[in-house]
Amino acid sequence: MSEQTFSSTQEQLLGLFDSLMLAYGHQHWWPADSRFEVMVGAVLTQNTAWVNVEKAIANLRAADVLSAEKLLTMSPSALAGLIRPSGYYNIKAQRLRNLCLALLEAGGESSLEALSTSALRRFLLSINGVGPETADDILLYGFARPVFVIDAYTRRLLQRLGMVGEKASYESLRSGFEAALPADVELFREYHALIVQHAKQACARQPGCLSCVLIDTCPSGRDQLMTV
DNA sequence: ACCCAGGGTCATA
DNA sequence: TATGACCATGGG
Repeated sequence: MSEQTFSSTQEQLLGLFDSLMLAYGHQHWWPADSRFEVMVGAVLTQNTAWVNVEKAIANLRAADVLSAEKLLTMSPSALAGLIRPSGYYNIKAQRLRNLCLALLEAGGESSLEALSTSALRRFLLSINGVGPETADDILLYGFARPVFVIDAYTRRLLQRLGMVGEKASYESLRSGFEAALPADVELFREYHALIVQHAKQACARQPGCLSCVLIDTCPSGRDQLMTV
Protein backbone atom coordinates (compact mmCIF):
# COMPACT_ATOMS: atom_id res chain seq x y z
CA MET A 1 0.00 0.00 0.00
CA SER A 2 2.94 2.26 0.56
CA GLU A 3 3.77 1.68 -3.08
CA GLN A 4 2.88 4.95 -4.72
CA THR A 5 1.05 4.37 -7.93
CA PHE A 6 1.45 6.14 -11.18
CA SER A 7 -1.77 8.06 -11.68
CA SER A 8 -1.87 9.85 -14.97
CA THR A 9 -4.01 9.43 -18.01
CA GLN A 10 -2.85 9.16 -21.57
CA GLU A 11 -4.56 12.45 -22.24
CA GLN A 12 -2.61 14.21 -19.50
CA LEU A 13 0.72 12.80 -20.64
CA LEU A 14 0.10 13.62 -24.28
CA GLY A 15 -1.03 17.10 -23.27
CA LEU A 16 2.17 17.63 -21.34
CA PHE A 17 4.14 16.39 -24.32
CA ASP A 18 2.35 18.80 -26.65
CA SER A 19 3.04 21.71 -24.30
CA LEU A 20 6.73 20.85 -24.05
CA MET A 21 6.99 20.44 -27.81
CA LEU A 22 5.32 23.77 -28.35
CA ALA A 23 7.69 25.42 -25.88
CA TYR A 24 10.98 23.89 -27.01
CA GLY A 25 10.50 22.25 -30.38
CA HIS A 26 12.18 19.15 -31.77
CA GLN A 27 15.32 18.24 -29.80
CA HIS A 28 17.05 15.88 -32.28
CA TRP A 29 18.20 13.40 -29.67
CA TRP A 30 20.44 11.43 -29.11
CA PRO A 31 23.39 13.51 -30.37
CA ALA A 32 25.75 10.83 -31.69
CA ASP A 33 27.20 9.53 -34.95
CA SER A 34 26.83 5.83 -34.17
CA ARG A 35 25.18 3.37 -31.84
CA PHE A 36 28.46 2.74 -30.08
CA GLU A 37 28.80 6.44 -29.48
CA VAL A 38 25.31 6.45 -27.95
CA MET A 39 26.39 3.73 -25.54
CA VAL A 40 29.59 5.53 -24.62
CA GLY A 41 27.73 8.77 -24.08
CA ALA A 42 25.14 7.06 -21.90
CA VAL A 43 27.87 5.88 -19.54
CA LEU A 44 29.83 9.12 -19.58
CA THR A 45 26.81 11.30 -18.86
CA GLN A 46 26.06 9.59 -15.56
CA ASN A 47 25.55 12.44 -13.11
CA THR A 48 27.50 14.68 -15.46
CA ALA A 49 26.70 17.72 -17.59
CA TRP A 50 26.52 16.86 -21.28
CA VAL A 51 28.93 19.62 -22.29
CA ASN A 52 31.64 17.78 -20.41
CA VAL A 53 30.69 14.51 -22.07
CA GLU A 54 31.09 16.15 -25.47
CA LYS A 55 34.68 17.03 -24.65
CA ALA A 56 35.42 13.47 -23.62
CA ILE A 57 33.83 12.02 -26.76
CA ALA A 58 35.75 14.51 -28.89
CA ASN A 59 38.95 13.18 -27.34
CA LEU A 60 37.90 9.60 -28.10
CA ARG A 61 37.12 10.54 -31.68
CA ALA A 62 40.45 12.32 -32.13
CA ALA A 63 42.19 9.22 -30.82
CA ASP A 64 40.09 7.09 -33.20
CA VAL A 65 38.91 4.69 -30.53
CA LEU A 66 35.14 4.91 -30.99
CA SER A 67 34.59 1.19 -31.32
CA ALA A 68 34.60 -1.64 -28.81
CA GLU A 69 37.70 -3.25 -30.29
CA LYS A 70 39.76 -0.09 -30.54
CA LEU A 71 38.76 1.20 -27.16
CA LEU A 72 39.93 -2.02 -25.53
CA THR A 73 43.39 -1.64 -27.00
CA MET A 74 44.04 1.25 -24.65
CA SER A 75 45.19 0.88 -21.10
CA PRO A 76 42.63 1.85 -18.45
CA SER A 77 44.79 4.77 -17.38
CA ALA A 78 45.21 6.04 -20.93
CA LEU A 79 41.46 5.78 -21.47
CA ALA A 80 40.84 7.61 -18.21
CA GLY A 81 43.06 10.41 -19.47
CA LEU A 82 40.94 10.84 -22.60
CA ILE A 83 37.64 10.95 -20.76
CA ARG A 84 38.92 13.13 -17.96
CA PRO A 85 36.63 16.11 -18.75
CA SER A 86 33.52 14.02 -18.08
CA GLY A 87 34.45 13.43 -14.46
CA TYR A 88 34.63 10.17 -12.47
CA TYR A 89 37.18 9.24 -15.11
CA ASN A 90 38.72 6.25 -13.38
CA ILE A 91 35.47 4.45 -12.68
CA LYS A 92 33.99 5.44 -16.03
CA ALA A 93 37.04 4.09 -17.84
CA GLN A 94 36.41 0.76 -16.16
CA ARG A 95 32.71 0.94 -16.98
CA LEU A 96 33.44 1.57 -20.64
CA ARG A 97 35.76 -1.41 -20.69
CA ASN A 98 33.09 -3.55 -19.03
CA LEU A 99 30.65 -2.45 -21.72
CA CYS A 100 33.06 -3.20 -24.58
CA LEU A 101 33.99 -6.61 -23.20
CA ALA A 102 30.32 -7.52 -22.83
CA LEU A 103 29.56 -6.35 -26.38
CA LEU A 104 32.32 -8.44 -27.89
CA GLU A 105 31.52 -11.46 -25.77
CA ALA A 106 27.89 -11.25 -26.87
CA GLY A 107 28.95 -11.30 -30.50
CA GLY A 108 28.70 -7.62 -31.28
CA GLU A 109 25.84 -5.24 -31.89
CA SER A 110 24.35 -7.33 -34.69
CA SER A 111 23.86 -10.26 -32.33
CA LEU A 112 22.19 -8.02 -29.79
CA GLU A 113 19.71 -6.72 -32.33
CA ALA A 114 18.16 -10.17 -32.49
CA LEU A 115 17.32 -10.16 -28.78
CA SER A 116 13.92 -9.24 -27.44
CA THR A 117 13.72 -5.91 -25.67
CA SER A 118 13.48 -7.53 -22.25
CA ALA A 119 16.40 -9.85 -22.96
CA LEU A 120 18.49 -6.99 -24.27
CA ARG A 121 17.63 -4.95 -21.19
CA ARG A 122 18.69 -7.78 -18.88
CA PHE A 123 21.95 -8.08 -20.81
CA LEU A 124 22.71 -4.38 -20.42
CA LEU A 125 21.83 -4.39 -16.72
CA SER A 126 24.19 -7.30 -16.17
CA ILE A 127 27.11 -5.05 -17.06
CA ASN A 128 28.76 -3.47 -14.03
CA GLY A 129 28.36 0.25 -14.42
CA VAL A 130 25.14 0.12 -16.43
CA GLY A 131 22.07 0.85 -14.31
CA PRO A 132 18.43 1.35 -15.26
CA GLU A 133 18.70 4.78 -16.82
CA THR A 134 21.87 4.04 -18.75
CA ALA A 135 20.37 0.80 -20.04
CA ASP A 136 17.18 2.52 -21.12
CA ASP A 137 19.09 5.32 -22.86
CA ILE A 138 20.87 2.64 -24.87
CA LEU A 139 17.68 0.72 -25.59
CA LEU A 140 15.70 3.76 -26.73
CA TYR A 141 18.33 5.79 -28.57
CA GLY A 142 20.76 3.06 -29.55
CA PHE A 143 18.49 0.14 -30.39
CA ALA A 144 15.24 1.98 -31.15
CA ARG A 145 13.25 -0.01 -28.58
CA PRO A 146 10.10 1.59 -27.13
CA VAL A 147 11.40 2.03 -23.58
CA PHE A 148 10.67 5.18 -21.61
CA VAL A 149 13.72 6.67 -19.90
CA ILE A 150 13.23 7.92 -16.36
CA ASP A 151 15.71 10.41 -14.95
CA ALA A 152 15.81 12.73 -11.96
CA TYR A 153 14.09 15.46 -13.99
CA THR A 154 11.20 13.23 -15.00
CA ARG A 155 10.71 12.10 -11.44
CA ARG A 156 10.79 15.64 -10.08
CA LEU A 157 8.46 16.94 -12.76
CA LEU A 158 5.83 14.24 -12.22
CA GLN A 159 6.06 14.63 -8.46
CA ARG A 160 5.50 18.36 -8.63
CA LEU A 161 2.58 17.84 -10.96
CA GLY A 162 1.12 15.40 -8.46
CA MET A 163 1.16 12.45 -10.85
CA VAL A 164 3.34 10.19 -8.70
CA GLY A 165 4.36 9.91 -5.07
CA GLU A 166 7.81 10.58 -3.72
CA LYS A 167 8.66 6.94 -3.21
CA ALA A 168 7.68 5.77 -6.66
CA SER A 169 10.29 3.33 -7.97
CA TYR A 170 12.10 3.66 -11.27
CA GLU A 171 10.17 0.70 -12.61
CA SER A 172 6.80 2.06 -11.56
CA LEU A 173 7.47 5.30 -13.40
CA ARG A 174 8.76 3.54 -16.49
CA SER A 175 5.89 1.06 -16.65
CA GLY A 176 3.47 3.89 -15.95
CA PHE A 177 4.59 5.85 -18.99
CA GLU A 178 4.79 2.78 -21.16
CA ALA A 179 1.30 1.60 -20.18
CA ALA A 180 -0.32 4.99 -20.65
CA LEU A 181 1.29 5.91 -23.95
CA PRO A 182 1.43 4.15 -27.31
CA ALA A 183 4.70 2.23 -27.74
CA ASP A 184 6.13 4.78 -30.14
CA VAL A 185 9.92 5.06 -30.27
CA GLU A 186 9.89 8.55 -31.73
CA LEU A 187 7.41 9.75 -29.10
CA PHE A 188 9.51 8.30 -26.27
CA ARG A 189 12.72 9.76 -27.66
CA GLU A 190 11.28 13.21 -28.01
CA TYR A 191 9.46 13.14 -24.69
CA HIS A 192 12.55 12.35 -22.64
CA ALA A 193 14.62 14.89 -24.55
CA LEU A 194 12.01 17.59 -24.01
CA ILE A 195 11.87 16.96 -20.27
CA VAL A 196 15.64 17.33 -20.03
CA GLN A 197 15.59 20.45 -22.17
CA HIS A 198 12.84 21.92 -20.02
CA ALA A 199 14.80 21.23 -16.85
CA LYS A 200 17.96 22.77 -18.27
CA GLN A 201 16.24 25.96 -19.29
CA ALA A 202 14.05 26.25 -16.25
CA CYS A 203 16.84 25.58 -13.80
CA ALA A 204 18.76 28.54 -15.15
CA ARG A 205 15.92 30.86 -14.25
CA GLN A 206 14.95 32.64 -11.11
CA PRO A 207 11.76 31.94 -9.16
CA GLY A 208 8.86 33.77 -10.68
CA CYS A 209 10.31 33.89 -14.15
CA LEU A 210 7.54 34.21 -16.72
CA SER A 211 9.43 33.20 -19.82
CA CYS A 212 8.58 29.55 -19.42
CA VAL A 213 5.34 28.98 -21.24
CA LEU A 214 4.43 25.83 -19.42
CA ILE A 215 6.04 24.99 -16.14
CA ASP A 216 8.21 26.97 -13.78
CA THR A 217 10.85 24.59 -12.53
CA CYS A 218 13.10 26.86 -10.56
CA PRO A 219 15.33 25.29 -7.91
CA SER A 220 13.67 26.92 -4.93
CA GLY A 221 10.23 27.05 -6.48
CA ARG A 222 7.53 24.53 -7.19
CA ASP A 223 6.44 23.46 -10.60
CA GLN A 224 3.21 25.09 -11.47
CA LEU A 225 1.06 24.68 -14.50
CA MET A 226 0.90 28.06 -16.14
CA THR A 227 -1.98 29.05 -18.30
CA VAL A 228 0.03 31.21 -20.65
C1' DA B 1 33.36 29.25 -1.88
C1' DC B 2 29.32 26.60 -3.02
C1' DC B 3 26.13 23.90 -5.90
C1' DC B 4 24.92 20.83 -9.28
C1' DA B 5 25.23 17.94 -13.65
C1' DG B 6 21.11 13.64 -18.92
C1' DG B 7 23.78 7.69 -12.13
C1' DG B 8 25.68 3.56 -10.25
C1' DT B 9 28.07 0.58 -7.01
C1' DC B 10 29.35 -0.96 -2.71
C1' DA B 11 29.52 -1.38 2.39
C1' DT B 12 26.85 -1.27 6.29
C1' DA B 13 22.57 -1.97 9.52
C1' DT C 1 15.22 -2.51 1.97
C1' DA C 2 17.29 1.43 2.92
C1' DT C 3 20.45 4.86 3.72
C1' DG C 4 25.39 6.82 3.16
C1' DA C 5 29.99 7.21 1.06
C1' DC C 6 32.22 7.49 -2.94
C1' DC C 7 33.44 8.67 -7.61
C1' DA C 8 35.62 14.10 -9.96
C1' DT C 9 35.47 17.65 -13.71
C1' DG C 10 33.63 22.10 -15.21
C1' DG C 11 30.34 25.89 -15.34
C1' DG C 12 27.03 28.83 -12.85
